[in-house]
Amino acid sequence: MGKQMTEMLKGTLEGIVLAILSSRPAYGYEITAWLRDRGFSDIAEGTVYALLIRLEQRGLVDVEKVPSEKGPPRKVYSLNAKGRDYLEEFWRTWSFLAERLEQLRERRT
Amino acid sequence: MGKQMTEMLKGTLEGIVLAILSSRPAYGYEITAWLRDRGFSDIAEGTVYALLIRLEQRGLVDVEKVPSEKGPPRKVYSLNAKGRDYLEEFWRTWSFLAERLEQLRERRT
DNA sequence: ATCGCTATTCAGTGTTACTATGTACCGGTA
DNA sequence: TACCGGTACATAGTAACACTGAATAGCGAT
Repeated sequence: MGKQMTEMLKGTLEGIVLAILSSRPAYGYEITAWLRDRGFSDIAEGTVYALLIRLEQRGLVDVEKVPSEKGPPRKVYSLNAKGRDYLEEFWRTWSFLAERLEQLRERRT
Repeated sequence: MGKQMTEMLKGTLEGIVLAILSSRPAYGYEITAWLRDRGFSDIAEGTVYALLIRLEQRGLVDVEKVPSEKGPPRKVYSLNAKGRDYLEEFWRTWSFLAERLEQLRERRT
């Protein structure tokens, strides 16, 4: 992962994970694999887990421990009402930023 | 400024400033004012100055000290060849991220 | 019994933007 | 003269976040 991407993910990775959880519950390992499939080649495992713990502590997600057929039990996270509100706010913030950047790229102002 | 925006700016503010400098040389105070005009309501002065110093140290911009009619001399920054390369890389990184996020927003995958 | 895959955790590090404050130059005004 | 507001830059300390690297643990297959 390039250093630019690493810095750019700060603040957005959180939104990405919330967006994933908004469609279905998921656990850390699964989310990491999903991200890697989509081209986020080197997202560190530890990163996603740490993020999930932060989300839990802030009360944006609910957690359930589910036994796995292969390996230790999974911690399955799901978005709750507060998390959904926060995700909407995230999209607003993202839209604002994305609009300004598109303007900058096109107009060369 | 919301906390979300603060975190999201990490990594992108640098690109924004480089993009501004790609169209014309500018100095810190001017850039801060420009950003505030565009809705980045509370960008702290210190933030932009610190960023410009980092850009200079990394050799992405050239600097020229220009006397001002009103106040202390301005440090006018302009993008050099290395900075232009870096800006292009920034746009590639940004595009990648923006595409994934748009997919997430629309498809609700 | 060892390897590989699944699955989570955590201490330590580097980078970034913010806060708060300080310095300094200038013109206008009381 | 003294002071204030606008211009212009700098910096020490803080918070937040993603990464690195390592550890722990369960399971199936060789």
